[in-house]
Amino acid sequence: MVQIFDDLFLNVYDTPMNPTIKDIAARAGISYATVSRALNGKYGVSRETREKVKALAEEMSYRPNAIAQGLVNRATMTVGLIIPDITSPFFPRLALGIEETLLKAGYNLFLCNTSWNPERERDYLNNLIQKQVDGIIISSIAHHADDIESLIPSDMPLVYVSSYPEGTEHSYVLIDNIKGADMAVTHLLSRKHRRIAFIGSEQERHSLEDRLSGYHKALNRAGIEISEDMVVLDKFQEQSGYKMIRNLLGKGTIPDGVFAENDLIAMGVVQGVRDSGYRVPEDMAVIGFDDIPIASHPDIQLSTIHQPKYRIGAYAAEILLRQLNRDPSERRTERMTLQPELIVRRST
Amino acid sequence: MVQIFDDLFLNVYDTPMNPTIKDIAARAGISYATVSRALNGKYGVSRETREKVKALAEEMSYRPNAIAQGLVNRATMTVGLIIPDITSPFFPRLALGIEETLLKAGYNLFLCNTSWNPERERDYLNNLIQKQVDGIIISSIAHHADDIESLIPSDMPLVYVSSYPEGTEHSYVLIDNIKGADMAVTHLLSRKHRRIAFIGSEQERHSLEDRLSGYHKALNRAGIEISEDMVVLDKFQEQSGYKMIRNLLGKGTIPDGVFAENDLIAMGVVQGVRDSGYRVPEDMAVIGFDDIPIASHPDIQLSTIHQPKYRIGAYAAEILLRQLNRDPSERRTERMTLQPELIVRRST
DNA sequence: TTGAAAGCGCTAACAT
DNA sequence: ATGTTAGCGCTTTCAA
Repeated sequence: MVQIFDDLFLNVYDTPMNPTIKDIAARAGISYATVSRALNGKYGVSRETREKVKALAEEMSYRPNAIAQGLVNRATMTVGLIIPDITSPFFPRLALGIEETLLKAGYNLFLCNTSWNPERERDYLNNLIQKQVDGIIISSIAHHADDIESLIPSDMPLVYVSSYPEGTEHSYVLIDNIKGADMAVTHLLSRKHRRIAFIGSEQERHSLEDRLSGYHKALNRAGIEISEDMVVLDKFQEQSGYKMIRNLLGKGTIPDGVFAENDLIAMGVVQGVRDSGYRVPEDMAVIGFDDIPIASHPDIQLSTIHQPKYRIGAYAAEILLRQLNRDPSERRTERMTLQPELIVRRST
Repeated sequence: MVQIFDDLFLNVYDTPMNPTIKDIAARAGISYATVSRALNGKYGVSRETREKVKALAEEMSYRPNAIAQGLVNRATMTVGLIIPDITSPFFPRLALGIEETLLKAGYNLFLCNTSWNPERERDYLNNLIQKQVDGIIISSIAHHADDIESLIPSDMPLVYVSSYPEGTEHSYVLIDNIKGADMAVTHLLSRKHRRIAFIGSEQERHSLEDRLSGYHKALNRAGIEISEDMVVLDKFQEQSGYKMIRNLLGKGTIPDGVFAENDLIAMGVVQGVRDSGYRVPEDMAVIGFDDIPIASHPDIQLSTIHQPKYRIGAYAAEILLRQLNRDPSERRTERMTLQPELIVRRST
């Protein structure tokens, strides 16, 4: 009776919109455990059954519920990536290297953008953990390891990329910032500039500190005394180089060379210098850091320190994949420091 | 005995690394159902119990397993976003508008980058569905709606952003490409240019088609016959504008104005024109589309059609949120076409 | 106010 | 080769 009644509204073999293995099992007339085995290529299923199940799955356009799989497998095949700025010319290239490397290994990426907001960094971290990602790659803006690692379960694979917090025991991949800065400033010195300013953001990242110490190192080596008013750090992002150099020049501090923390700031500096009536590079040479794509544009031609962004990301992903494939007990910290490259263009 | 033995190694009330509601319940001496109720602010829990549970959860740094919640709630509070190019100056700004809007509403973003690869677009789509996202926003490179909508369950909220495939019934948000192109070409005409070329990629996106028809429209209105060799479409991305204009000029086709599909191509065109010995804008005016940040740089000064990228993203997210809040039956298609804005700079 | 129990979709151990 | 069952962590009836 019930059977007949049901048939009035719904074909017994009708395909639900989002079929589960139970629906397939019902149509195949077998148990749903067998369907699971057949679909996952496990042993102990006859060729005949396996093919029938696969055909049915195809026909019903079955897609496994990854959330349910994640719950039982205790693995989501998903990695979280946290970066400070998705609109910058720098981080998305890191992200691309990471994404493509993970994709090849069958992992997916949860990409999170904090817009340089430490609170959002913490929120996203919590979120990724709740979402049960298998590992995390982060270009953190936290200063101390504790700031963020206290949020992260100790068995969660974690790799820092492009910067890392003070005191961490975890893996990281980044450029040799000290050496890069040293190269930049040494290049300025080789061009006979002596009064060299450092202009940077006020993000207290390790990368900034290192670039500053590379700056000091190069000047020390040349026996040049460092004057504190030659170091300008400000909160602004992006076009801030303009304001900072204008400010500096306005105060009567006239450098003959500027090393900027990154290319975006350097481009602002170049404009500020020009708008103040000086010539680049004749009166003031300017060098940046990163080698973003626009730096090589014929009308920009910014000298800079090159970072292999895609590769940095790819390496970070490879390290994470290695952690993912190991038992928690035998995971080792892996740290890579890549060599920077001096690119001389028209601004120096 | 067993109790005592256990105590040698593990306090009975020890906190596991990733505690569950059961662990909290054990320590509180209540059932885990009550813990769930307490934590989720449901009615029917005494103030006392609720506070005890919350304190315990805090102390044990409990974080709900979102995967398990997703399974039972049939909602993941996660939205998928698919864009073709994460390294472009355009899409990340869309993504930012989307991300921040969704974040305010408590949703998370799964950001996927296809690198203009249709196969990866399909793969990611399948993936997002398996991951049980609650909705999808996509800047699709598919030409026909069927190409991708056949993959998507019909009850899945879907919003196209910045481009949409032929024949879709779904919502979208984009700039008025026809009008924008019309404005660009009309601007060129107002500068007394008559031989106006169109240079674009070969991505068969609706946005390209519309920009082409805007180009035709403006020329028709001016009574100018369109010569097919003035329309150049090529496969290359980014710096391709350079090759395309050099090719065109090499064949002896000398336009006096160029409308490029986007700013990146336009910048390549400007270089190509200059390297061929012509002046911009005197011999050849060039206008782009998008108004990417670098277009306004003092050394670039590219005329273009402005798109409010962040807002386009934000609107798309708002539409999706509205769908998410409605029953499937009462979801209506919402389509927004934003007005473009002509930005005249030095290249025209 | 609280507990017991079912079930979300799936995998895997244990039976048969 | 296949079926039965437990259980992943959680929410939500239904009882008490």
